Order: sequence, then structure tokens, then C-alpha cells
Amino acid sequence: MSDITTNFDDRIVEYEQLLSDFKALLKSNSLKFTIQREVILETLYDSDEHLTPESLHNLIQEKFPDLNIGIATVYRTLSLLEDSNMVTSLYFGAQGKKYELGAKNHHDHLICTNCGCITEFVDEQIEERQDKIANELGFKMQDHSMQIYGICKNCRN
Amino acid sequence: MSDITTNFDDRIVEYEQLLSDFKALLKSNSLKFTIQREVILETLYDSDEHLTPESLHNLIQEKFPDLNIGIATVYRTLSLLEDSNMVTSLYFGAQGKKYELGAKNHHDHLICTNCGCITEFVDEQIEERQDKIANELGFKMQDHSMQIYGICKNCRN
DNA sequence: GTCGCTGCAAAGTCTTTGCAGAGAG
DNA sequence: CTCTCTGCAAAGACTTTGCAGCGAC
Repeated sequence: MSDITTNFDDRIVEYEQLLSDFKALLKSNSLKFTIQREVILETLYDSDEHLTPESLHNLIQEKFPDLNIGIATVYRTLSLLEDSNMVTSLYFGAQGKKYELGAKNHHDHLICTNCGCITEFVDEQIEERQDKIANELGFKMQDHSMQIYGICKNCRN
Repeated sequence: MSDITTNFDDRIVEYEQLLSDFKALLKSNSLKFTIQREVILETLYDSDEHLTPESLHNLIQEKFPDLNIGIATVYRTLSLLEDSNMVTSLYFGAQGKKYELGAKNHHDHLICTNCGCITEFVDEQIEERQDKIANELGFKMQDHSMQIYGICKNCRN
């Protein structure tokens, strides 16, 4: 087996941990823990997809039809979570800006240009090489992202 | 010297070549060669920057104040050039969508989160590794992009 | 001359903001 | 009770589109 891995099922951060981190974050900034914020975090956690604000909003409306959460609240909460490094946003070409949980758990993406599916991977050689390049060019690296576009296994059949 | 290079001054494709490619492209699609299209291509070529549609439009207005080219024409021409693979568009986080000439001349980007400057580089090891990863995951690679975010040499001083 | 191109302004899309009432602490 | 949060609708930012006249071929 190669050193490439796509398995993120054994998540380092479980939901309870995530939720208490979120509560701590809110408390330390004198912000309030509301049902809307909880539902947004929970829905992000439950979905394995990379979500746009709109698709997240749709998901929430399906799962919690009584709550009537506004799209503006979704945008506001995603910004809050991103500023706090609890979620990461990425641009996927024509698919636009998408959000995913967990900035800590770094990985890169393969994006199928046919079906739009996204596969995650980590490659240590690339990670190391990126560090080295940044160093050689006098750059203090903070973050990086890599996307490979192509046709996925399923779509090739 | 490492195998990293940031030198793209000796461009493979010179302007005359570029222009005649563009003319051929237009001709083969029964499209017309207009002064607006020429000026947009030329301004893109003359600028070493990665340009947003708006910054390109501003540049053109400075250089050709009499022409009064509309922003809509800039958008339309950039789409045309991108569809024809004569320019490439990239998302640079908060800096938004930017365009650069020359899809053939593949390279990746270092983006300074302080001053916004962009440094280009190519690394063969990463290129090879990307191919390998795509293969191992049953993916037919079409394209890829990589961005490293951090603080550039100048801004660290 | 024909038919595509352009500038303009209007219309779309996506995202942010102001506000008054609701609700967490 | 206070002060933040929310939904709503309006406003913004960015991009696309319809149209009538212009201009390349």
C-alpha cells in the first residue's frame, strides 16, 4: 500500500469535542450559543460533503423544517467558524466556494470534472516538498492547498 | 541550484505568435478580430501580474483612454480566451478570481497573505507525485493547481 | 451588405448589512 | 434585564445578458 490515504472516517475530533470547543469559543468571546449555531455545526459535521452556504442551508431546511433558519445566519455562522479555524473554505473552480469542518486535519482534493465528486488525499512527499520550496524562496508558509481536476474512477467506466 | 525555478521571462510564446494564434482561433470560429480583443490580449501580455477583470479593465483605461472599452467586453473576452485555453483563471482566496496568460506553461503559486504578491514556481517532484496519486486513485488527471499561502521574503524584513 | 461585436444599462447571482423584535446569559 | 442574535428585506459586489447601433470581413 502506498502512503496515500483517503480514509478520514476515524476522525480525530468527535462531535462532542467539537461542540464543546465551539461553546468555549463562543464563551470566550462573549457570544451566545443559539440553536441556529448548534444546528449549523451539527449539519456540517453530519455531512461528509463539501458544502456551499446554499447547500448547507438547504440541508438544514430539510432536516429542521420548523426552525426556518435564514441564509444570512448560515453565512454569518460560517464566517465565524472560519475566523475561528473550525472550518476551512476552498474554491473548487466552477463549483464555487465550499466549506468543510476541521482545519487541523490537513488534506488535498481530487475533483471530478464530470460528476463533481471530491476525493480527499494526503501525500507526505508533497507536503515535505512544499515546505522545502517555501523555505528556498524565503517564504514563511502559513497554509497551502492543492486540487487535482480530472475524471474519477466511476465516471471512466 | 535546486530544481525550483521562478524564471518565466524567457517566455516560450512571444506576443506575435500569441496574436496570430488568437487570430487563427477567431477565424476558425467565424469570430471577428476587433481592436477591443487585441487590446485586451496585449494588455494581458504586457502585464506580469495576475489580473482580475476589474484590474485589467482599469489598466486598459489608463493605457487607452480614448477607446472606452466596457467592462462587459473584458468579461466576454476573458471567457472566450479561457474557453480557448489561451488564458487560465485561478482563485486566490480573498483576492478572488484572477487571470493569467498561457495555460501551457504550467506552474504553481506562492501567495503572500500580507502584501498580496504572487510568486510562481515549478517543482518536478510535485508534478510527478500528482500524476502518481491520480493514477493510484483511478483518476484521469486533466489539470491541477497548487497554492502556498504565507509571508514573502520582503514582508518578513 | 451581413452578421458578429460593442457599450450601455438592466437583470442576475451571491453575499453582506441595517433593523426591530426575539432570546440567551 | 442586557446585549447579542435572528429573520427579513434591502443594499452591495460582481458578473451576465438584451438590445440597438457599429464595424469587421
